[in-house]
Amino acid sequence: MPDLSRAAEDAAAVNALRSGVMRLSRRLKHQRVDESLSPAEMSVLGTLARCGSATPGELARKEHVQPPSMTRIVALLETKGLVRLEPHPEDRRQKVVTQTERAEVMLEESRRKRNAWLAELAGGLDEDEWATLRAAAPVLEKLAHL
Amino acid sequence: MPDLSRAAEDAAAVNALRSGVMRLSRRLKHQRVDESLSPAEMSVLGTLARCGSATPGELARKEHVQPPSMTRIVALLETKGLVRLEPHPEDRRQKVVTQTERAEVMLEESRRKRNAWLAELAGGLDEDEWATLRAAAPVLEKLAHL
DNA sequence: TATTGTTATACTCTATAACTATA
DNA sequence: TATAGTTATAGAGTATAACAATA
Repeated sequence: MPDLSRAAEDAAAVNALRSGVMRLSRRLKHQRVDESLSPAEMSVLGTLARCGSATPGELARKEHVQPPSMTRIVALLETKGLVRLEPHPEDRRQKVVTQTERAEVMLEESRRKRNAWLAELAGGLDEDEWATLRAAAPVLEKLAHL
Repeated sequence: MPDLSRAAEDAAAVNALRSGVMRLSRRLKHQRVDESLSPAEMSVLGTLARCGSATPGELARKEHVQPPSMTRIVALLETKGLVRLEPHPEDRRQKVVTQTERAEVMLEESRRKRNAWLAELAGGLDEDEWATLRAAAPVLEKLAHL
């Protein structure tokens, strides 16, 4: 638990954090490496790559979107042949969403492009700044999940 | 300039960064402390608090949005009495956007609420993680501006 | 009766294109 | 002719509410 007696410092930090996250997310939306996939779709594929497979409800909770939104996202991914929907073995209300092999190939390809884009953007950072950001990336993910 | 021979590490970091930024931005949109202000409006007020005043065009460039979007954002802020629009002293095509006193009061109030929200969320982080995030906040902002 | 997922609908935010006024 | 800002319009993404099927 952070020491919140340093309220002023924390307030400045959270200000910068919020502002930076919002602005960066806006740029990420537009400078995305794969034109055919929205950030939300990309994020779901990333989650599936980590988890293996999940139900739409689980995905909605993990991605912090409402179930109807996840229905739409999963449907789009299925149309593009990137996920497969199968009946749940124990509960016939639920479905199981699984990543296809095509998604794995696409993610690998996308990873290469992303590095190129990152290299260009990170060219404006010095080594220390980049190290700071690399250390913060997993914490940011954790924070987003809390 | 980062050493990009560590491509695999960098790829993992940017993955986590992108994913974390997108998810966190989605949560920030909904868990915002002031219900009457969108994240974009909030961000513009933050910029104005730092810069003093600016023209709509300058704000659009700084926030990485197109001019028509900034027109709308500024109009909403004016409706809420948070900014004032004045004619530019030298160029009659331009306008000058200035923060009102009401905005300053609101920002101060908002800062308190934000701390409360942050304290709750940050409760799930340990001291090191929080320190990492605090160090990364300004770098994130810089990255968003590059 | 509660829960999972879907359908129907509306809202918010942003962008592009076309326009006005000024430089 | 170029630039600052606005208006009109369209598109993407998400949410809420109502509904169907299953537990």
